[in-house]
Amino acid sequence: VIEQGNYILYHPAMALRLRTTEASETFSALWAAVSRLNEILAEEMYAETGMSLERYGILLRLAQAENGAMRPSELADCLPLTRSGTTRLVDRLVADGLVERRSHETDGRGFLVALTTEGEESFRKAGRVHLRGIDEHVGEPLTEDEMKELRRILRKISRGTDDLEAD
Amino acid sequence: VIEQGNYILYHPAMALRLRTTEASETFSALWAAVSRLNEILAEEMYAETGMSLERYGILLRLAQAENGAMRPSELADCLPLTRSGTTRLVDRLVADGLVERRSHETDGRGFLVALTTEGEESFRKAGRVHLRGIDEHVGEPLTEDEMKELRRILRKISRGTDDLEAD
DNA sequence: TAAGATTGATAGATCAATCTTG
DNA sequence: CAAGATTGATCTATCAATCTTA
Repeated sequence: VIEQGNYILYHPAMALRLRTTEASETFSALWAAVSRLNEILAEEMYAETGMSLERYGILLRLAQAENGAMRPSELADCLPLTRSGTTRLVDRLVADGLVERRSHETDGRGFLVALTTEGEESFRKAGRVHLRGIDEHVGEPLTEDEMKELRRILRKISRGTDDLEAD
Repeated sequence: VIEQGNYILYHPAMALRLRTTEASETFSALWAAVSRLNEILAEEMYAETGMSLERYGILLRLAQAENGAMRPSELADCLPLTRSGTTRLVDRLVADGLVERRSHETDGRGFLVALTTEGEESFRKAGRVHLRGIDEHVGEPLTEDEMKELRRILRKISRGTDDLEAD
């Protein structure tokens, strides 16, 4: 979790054999750009809504859910969070009035987590802030062709990290 | 901190005015690719060295330092960490034998943090793993031209988020 | 027994307050 | 007093163990 600068370098005093390569410079640039972008978007989000970008991401997931509700375990699967972490997260969201636990109709073992009206409103407001920030910091500096080209290149990387190695 | 998928979407049930845009799709792709890449590199690092990618990043910063040593506050400034967080981090690194505190020659208020021999060795080993992973997951899927083009596009984004707004 | 969810103990971060030295 | 570093209280995550229901 380095914020800026090179990730790999040649350091004479340590007689490192490690050198910067085309790939490592590319990775550094990728890392630095995304870290910085995220930092800016998080600052804007906090300044205008009092909400963290992480929390916005959670509300987004709930908003995306099929019937506006998810099982806690589903939420855990789509967030970088364990199940126990999710339990406590939901506790906090409930305490803040953004989310409610609904009993599950057919399976008594668990619940459904759903946005409250207040949660939906917070999400909508935050979404506008986030979208505006992205348009400003990604859309404005780039042309449409550059965005397309960027996505094309990123897809090649993503294919390379996909675990489609089965078979 | 969303791992995959779209960041912004149109959700009929909530009558959201938020829509995916060229920029938001690009941001999603960027976010997803970097998250996934990081996840893979962290797994490989942990499997082969038992070290977390975060810790590798910290050792890297120390290795980069001018005389192989930094003040804790300098370390805090180049890591996403507060000063108090740094104090505790250094405590742990010292306990693990990777780092040592040296008294500062001219300024008795503080110390210098430096890699131990063991720390240097761990760093070197981890660096090889990291560099190999980057070559495999970034270098291999892309051509040299694609890497150059990617860096060119990222620079445009970074310029857009740089706070060069002063004047 | 397996699956969903929660809880207790612990790790690592933050902020605000404090100690030490310049 | 200002700056470097640390500490205490608190927050939020993890893992392993546990409770409840299918």
